[in-house]
Amino acid sequence: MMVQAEPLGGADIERFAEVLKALASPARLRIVNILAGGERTVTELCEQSGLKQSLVSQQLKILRLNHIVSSRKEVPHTYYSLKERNVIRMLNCLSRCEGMDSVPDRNNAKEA
Amino acid sequence: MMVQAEPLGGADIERFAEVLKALASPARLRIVNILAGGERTVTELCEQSGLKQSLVSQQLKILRLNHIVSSRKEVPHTYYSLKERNVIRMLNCLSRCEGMDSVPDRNNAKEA
DNA sequence: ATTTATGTATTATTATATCATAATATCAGA
DNA sequence: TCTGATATTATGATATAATAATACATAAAT
Repeated sequence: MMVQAEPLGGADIERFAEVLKALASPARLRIVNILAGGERTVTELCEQSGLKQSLVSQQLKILRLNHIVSSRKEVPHTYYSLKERNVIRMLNCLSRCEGMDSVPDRNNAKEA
Repeated sequence: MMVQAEPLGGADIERFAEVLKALASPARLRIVNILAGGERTVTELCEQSGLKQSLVSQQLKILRLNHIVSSRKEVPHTYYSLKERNVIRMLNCLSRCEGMDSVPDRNNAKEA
């Protein structure tokens, strides 16, 4: 894959930051990770993530507003699924980065 | 590229979220975007980004702690550069996603 | 040798946003 | 009406963002 000079050159950086922010939470990443395995109901997401129902719904809303997931209502359930496979690819890409292993030390600014 | 089922299956989700969060800010994205064009001094980053020096330094620290950029001191400047090209690839990947165009409407939860 | 200027980093501060929990609302079906 | 599934709202604790002010280090000028 070609690495561009300024990947966000013309893009709307604010929008970009919003999408990244929508993914940048352990709770939402957990949900996305589960949804990568296929469609799930809210209840299933709660069970498999260990997160509370209320929190899951809130996070799903954020993911929905950012077009990361889509929902389909089939009473009595709402099924959620990933809307954008590129998100998965992006996460795969990031997971291949170095430095993904060590946690930043908030008290040590000296490292390169 | 193969799309995995659970891309973050074994990964440290907390760490993942931290890296994403480190990127998920307009200021830091701007900086990363400029650095994608090559090494820059703090002053250059200030000029090219339009951000204040103090803010740039703060954001660079965050990027540094998350191993996204590295620095090299050559008096009287500190040169910063991207440490991890995969980050660029990741952003390219995300930029190809649909839904990157429309801004989420915080008052409308109804959309799919 | 002291001062001055330059480049960068740090700290303090305030406004705003986010996180997680709890409580409550909605809504369709039994 | 009662229940199950999901969504919304309220709330308090914590985190983040941006600005301003200041500190620090080195080099040049005096």
